[in-house]
Amino acid sequence: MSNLADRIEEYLKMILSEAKEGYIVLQRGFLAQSFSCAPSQINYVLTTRFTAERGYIVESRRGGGGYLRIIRLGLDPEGKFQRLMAELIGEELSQDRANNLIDRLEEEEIFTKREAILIKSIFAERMLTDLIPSPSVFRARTMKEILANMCRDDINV
Amino acid sequence: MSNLADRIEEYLKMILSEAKEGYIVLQRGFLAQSFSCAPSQINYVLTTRFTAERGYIVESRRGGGGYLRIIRLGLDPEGKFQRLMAELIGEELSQDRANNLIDRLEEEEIFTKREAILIKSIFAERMLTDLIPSPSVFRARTMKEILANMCRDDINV
DNA sequence: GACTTTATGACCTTTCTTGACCTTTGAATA
DNA sequence: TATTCAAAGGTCAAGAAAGGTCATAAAGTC
Repeated sequence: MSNLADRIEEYLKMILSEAKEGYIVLQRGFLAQSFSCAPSQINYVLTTRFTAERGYIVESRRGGGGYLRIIRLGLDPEGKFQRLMAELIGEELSQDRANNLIDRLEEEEIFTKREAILIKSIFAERMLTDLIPSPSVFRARTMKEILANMCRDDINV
Repeated sequence: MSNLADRIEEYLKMILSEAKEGYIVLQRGFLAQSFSCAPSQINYVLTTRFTAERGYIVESRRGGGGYLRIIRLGLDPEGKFQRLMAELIGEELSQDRANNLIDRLEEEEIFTKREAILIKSIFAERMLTDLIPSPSVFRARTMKEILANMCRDDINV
C-alpha cells in the first residue's frame, strides 16, 4: 500500500522536524541499508520530495566522508518573499509544481487549509484542459495574482 | 435488475458510511477483482455516481502505491449548495454575477473575506480574457468545483 | 427500432524501484 | 609529488505497479 518512497519521505521529515538547526546530515548508503533498498532510491525520494517548491535544499558531497545534507527553508515574511515566489513560479506552472508550492505555503501559514484546497481544486488539470489552451501559463499567472492579493493589508480585518 | 454498477456503488457507499474520517482509500485493481470486472468499470461507477453534485469528490494517484480516495461531502441540510451547483452546471457566469454571488456567500459566512477576495481576483475579466476562450463557462465550472470542495468534511482537520 | 446506460478491452500515462555503470573525494602508497 | 584505490554519492534506463481514457459492444428502456 503505502510505498517505500513515501515512508522514506516521512522518516526524513520526522527527523528534520526534530533538528534544531533546520537541517540534517546523513549518509545515502546507510539510509538505503536501513530501508533495505537501492541507494538510488534515496536520490529518487530527494529529487521528487525535497524540491525548492516544497521548501528544501539538498546538498551533498561524494567520496570518503561523503554525506547528504537536507535543509529546510524558512520563508521570511519581508517583501523578499514575493520576488522569490515570482522567480520560483516563472511563466509556467504545472499542476504538480503548483500543488507542491501550495502545500508549502500552507505549511508556512500563508494559506489556510481551506484556501489551499480551494486553489488546488481550481488548478486541477481536469478542470482546465478543455477550456484553456495553456493551463500552465494560467496557473502561473493566477498564482502570482493570488499571492499579491494575499499580501493586502486590509484582508484580515 | 441490480446491475454491476449499482452493486459497486452500493458497496462503496456502505463502507463510506462506516468511515469515521469521511473518506475511504482503496485500490482500483483490487476492487475490480473482488467484483470480477474490468478496472475501467470502477471509473465508470465513480464518474457517474460519485460526482460533486451527488456529494462526493474523488482523488487518485497512479503508479506504485497508487490509490483512489472517495470523499463524502459534508451535509448541506437546506440543499443550498446542491441547488447552487445545479444552477451553475453548463451555465455561464459573468464577472458581475460572480461577484454578486461571492459577496452573498461571504455574507452567509460560507466564504471568509480572504477567500472571497481570492476567488474574485481569479475571476477578474482581465485575468481571463486573453487565456480563456469562454471566461463565463470557466467561472461557472470553477465556482461549482469550489463549492463542492468547501463542503469537504476533512477541511478543518 | 431508437436511444440510453452499462460493461469490456486495448492502449496510455504516471509513479516507483532496482541495478548497472559513472564521478568525486581523500588517504595511502610508490 | 604523483599514482592508486577505496569509499562515498550521481545518473540513467528498464521494468513493475498502479490508475486513466476511449471506442465499441451488450443490455436495458420506451
